Amino acid sequence: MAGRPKTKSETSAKYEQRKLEVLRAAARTFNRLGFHIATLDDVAEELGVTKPALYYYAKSKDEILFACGQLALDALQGALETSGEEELSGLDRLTRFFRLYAAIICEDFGRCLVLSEPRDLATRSRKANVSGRRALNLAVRDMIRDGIEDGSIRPCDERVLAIALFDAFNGLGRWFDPKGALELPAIIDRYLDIFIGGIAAR
Amino acid sequence: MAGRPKTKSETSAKYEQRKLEVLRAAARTFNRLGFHIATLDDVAEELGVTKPALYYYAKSKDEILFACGQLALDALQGALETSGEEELSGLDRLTRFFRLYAAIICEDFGRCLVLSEPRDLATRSRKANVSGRRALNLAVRDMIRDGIEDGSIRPCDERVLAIALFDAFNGLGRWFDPKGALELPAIIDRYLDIFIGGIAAR
DNA sequence: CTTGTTTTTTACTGTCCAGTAAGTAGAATA
DNA sequence: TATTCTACTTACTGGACAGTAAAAAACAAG
Repeated sequence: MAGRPKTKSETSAKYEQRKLEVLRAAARTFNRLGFHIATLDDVAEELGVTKPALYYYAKSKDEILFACGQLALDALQGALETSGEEELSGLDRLTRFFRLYAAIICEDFGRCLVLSEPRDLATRSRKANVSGRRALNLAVRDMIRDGIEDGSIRPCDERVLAIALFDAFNGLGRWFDPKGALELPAIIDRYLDIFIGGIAAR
Repeated sequence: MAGRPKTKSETSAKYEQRKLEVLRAAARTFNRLGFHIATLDDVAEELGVTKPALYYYAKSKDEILFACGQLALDALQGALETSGEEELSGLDRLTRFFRLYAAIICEDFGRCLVLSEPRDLATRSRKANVSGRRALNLAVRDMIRDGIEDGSIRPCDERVLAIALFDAFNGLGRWFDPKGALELPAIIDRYLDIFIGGIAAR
């Protein structure tokens, strides 16, 4: 009947695919208008359907926002594993990670993650979201600590550095425009250059 | 009658003082709950009055948000003038400015400025707000350019550096907690240290 | 082509909240 | 002590929007 409960464990691939389209339309709409200003009618319009159709794939606006953020967090978790694999210095791993981070954050779901605040979510979703964010933060702190130990990173307060990096790169998700003058890789290079080398002349 | 139009040019000092209390209560409430989630009833409660009392001092929620941001922008404009006065290197002026910037951004109105997005404002207010922000951005770019010319700052893309600095320091307004482990001046020192010296070991 | 299932529609409800109308307690002024 | 302004209050309105109910398409499968 409702199609959603679907106790038949394997929800069809088609359903999952369509759900992803729904979430992407939602993310784009939230990013364009802001989560609170965007209505589900706006989201539906972006996708070319009417509002109630969305409720076939999610049961609240909150759940949609959460799912979008979760997709981004999953991608970032993947980036974390990718950058940690090889035997690199802490600084190199940090650099690799933030390259991937920047790329993800400039995609639909990544932007949605950084543009939304945990407090926009209901209690349950919020907890999961915050713990995902915290995991990333801790992993980055670890990289920094490793880098300080292996001598690739100048001794510093790893909490503060981690936050500064995240805040600076998150900003990218706010203002980066694919149609702007600078290509994303060029911007990333400059960001990393600023952080790695510092701004003071030698 | 309405008390507000007050064609008698000089609005009483008492009125202006109370208006500031209203705006401060609004800023604190917006910062605590988020602008869209916070209702004017919440703001009124924070101040210990009822909602319509607020309309004695402002004619819309939008105007309140705008006024809060404007107070912060005025303070920041002042900081800009303060840091530009003396004959210092570009790097020193930049450093001085971001010290002041951080302090302002961690106050009620400053936090309100960075936590609110221009798109939350109505067209007219938004234009004024954006132009205020842009003026700051341009002034900082100038400092950077001066610093590069006078040899205190390593050559770099001044637009990108300005954005990275603003984004990183704006983050401060989001997470800084006066009751946290680190005092604000200590955090500012570490931020500046990271940016000035870079994170790579020598 | 008929029966069942998936997907989406039209039409509606309930609530929340910005903003308004009208009146009132208290202070200042005459 | 009447009058006028200031600074609010109580009581309300209108519209927007998340979410629901029920029916209708669209699509399969026998």
